[in-house]
Amino acid sequence: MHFENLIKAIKERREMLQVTQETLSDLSGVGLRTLKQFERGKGNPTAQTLSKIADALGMELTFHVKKTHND
Amino acid sequence: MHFENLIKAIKERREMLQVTQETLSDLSGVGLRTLKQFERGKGNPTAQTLSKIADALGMELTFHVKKTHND
DNA sequence: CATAAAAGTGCTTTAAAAAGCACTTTTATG
DNA sequence: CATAAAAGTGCTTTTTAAAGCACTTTTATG
Repeated sequence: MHFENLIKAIKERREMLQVTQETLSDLSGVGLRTLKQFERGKGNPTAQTLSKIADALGMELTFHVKKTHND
Repeated sequence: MHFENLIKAIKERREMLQVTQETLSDLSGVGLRTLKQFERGKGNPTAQTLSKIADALGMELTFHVKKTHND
């Protein structure tokens, strides 16, 4: 799996806001267990779960074309 | 649910590349049924599914702080 | 308007995400 | 180094994502 970037972004944002996993769980409506697993790199959250977390943290989940050298 | 933006991005990218759902299914390793459901706005794909699709389309899934007016 | 390709759907099985509980471990802080 | 808060884990149940199959509908194209 390779969405460490997502994990990192969320974790950093959460810590920057000084919010605990438990509070984020409450704010987002995502189960504490799910949140913990996700931040640990275990599991494979659904788009809905990612979306709820993003919302609670004032973030956004986007898809964009990857920049390469030869385009 | 509100990740229509993700759906739109993928669909547009796929069509721009002139790739069928079936081909994208093959390229990405995501089941055809899953792909179809996703593009229809049904379902709730996992991060892994999103990631596979993104890879096949030369795209990237990212989390970023939402820009607001007052920040 | 025939027809072929692409897209969409109903059904089913299997795998695993989500959730909560009770517990342990790690990490600050005095 | 006590201790309290936060983070992490094993186990379980329920829900649902993923997948394939067979089929229908929609959409180009001649």
